[in-house]
Amino acid sequence: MIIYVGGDCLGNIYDDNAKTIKAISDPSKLKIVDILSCGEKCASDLLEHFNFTQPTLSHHMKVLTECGVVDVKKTGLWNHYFLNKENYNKLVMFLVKLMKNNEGCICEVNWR
Amino acid sequence: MIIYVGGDCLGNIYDDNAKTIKAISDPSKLKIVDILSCGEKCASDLLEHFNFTQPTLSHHMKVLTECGVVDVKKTGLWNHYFLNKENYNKLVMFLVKLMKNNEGCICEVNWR
DNA sequence: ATATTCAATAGATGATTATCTATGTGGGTG
DNA sequence: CACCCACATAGATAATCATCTATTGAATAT
Repeated sequence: MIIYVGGDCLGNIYDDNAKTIKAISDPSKLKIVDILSCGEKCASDLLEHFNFTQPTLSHHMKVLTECGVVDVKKTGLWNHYFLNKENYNKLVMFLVKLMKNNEGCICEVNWR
Repeated sequence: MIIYVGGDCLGNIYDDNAKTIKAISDPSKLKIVDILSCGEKCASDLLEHFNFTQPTLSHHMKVLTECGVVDVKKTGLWNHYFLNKENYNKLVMFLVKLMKNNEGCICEVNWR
């Protein structure tokens, strides 16, 4: 649907979602999401599935948590990561709505 | 679902989809998709909605067409762009499947 | 044919990204 | 207390990306 109609007041809808989409737009982060789809994992477990180093994973997880796709529980030494399915679904719903040729503007639709 | 299980033979599933996701991972390209959701537009019409220059739009459209999200009909001087809804839906379905905690591997599921 | 119009290409630049090595921090354990 | 262990941070680098100006190419109109 046309979201941009309605002026710049809502321009950051594009920005916000672009940030999240960018966060998952490389193969490694897609794989992280894929692994987490089966349940919580700590960083060390995640790292076993990749060829990159621990700081690189740390960086990826920071990006994924900052955009809200992944959450973390810190218990003692371990970080337990898991998908934030609500936010992930919001992203998917954004993409679905974006393509739908609805009439009207985002202002008039119940949006997120 | 865990897609990576099954070995490197399918590793490019991440790569292919990451490429498409990256293609739409900036605000301008999301807005282009949004505009095209209401129907075909030629490049000049699209350009009116943005502050960047014609070569920049040309570059964006190249990226969007190369990844299959947008198609183009060239008639005379004009390029008429429109969403490739089938490919767009494939992308959305990929994201949906990625999150679902199905058992099994991509090899055993009817995939694209 | 010459000018006009729409789009693509070339080449440059600044910003962002993915990755590394090296080091720091802070919670457990012996 | 001294040492591991899991993770974060700092700083560097090479690659990619979004954007620009300038130019070229190609189809149409006069």
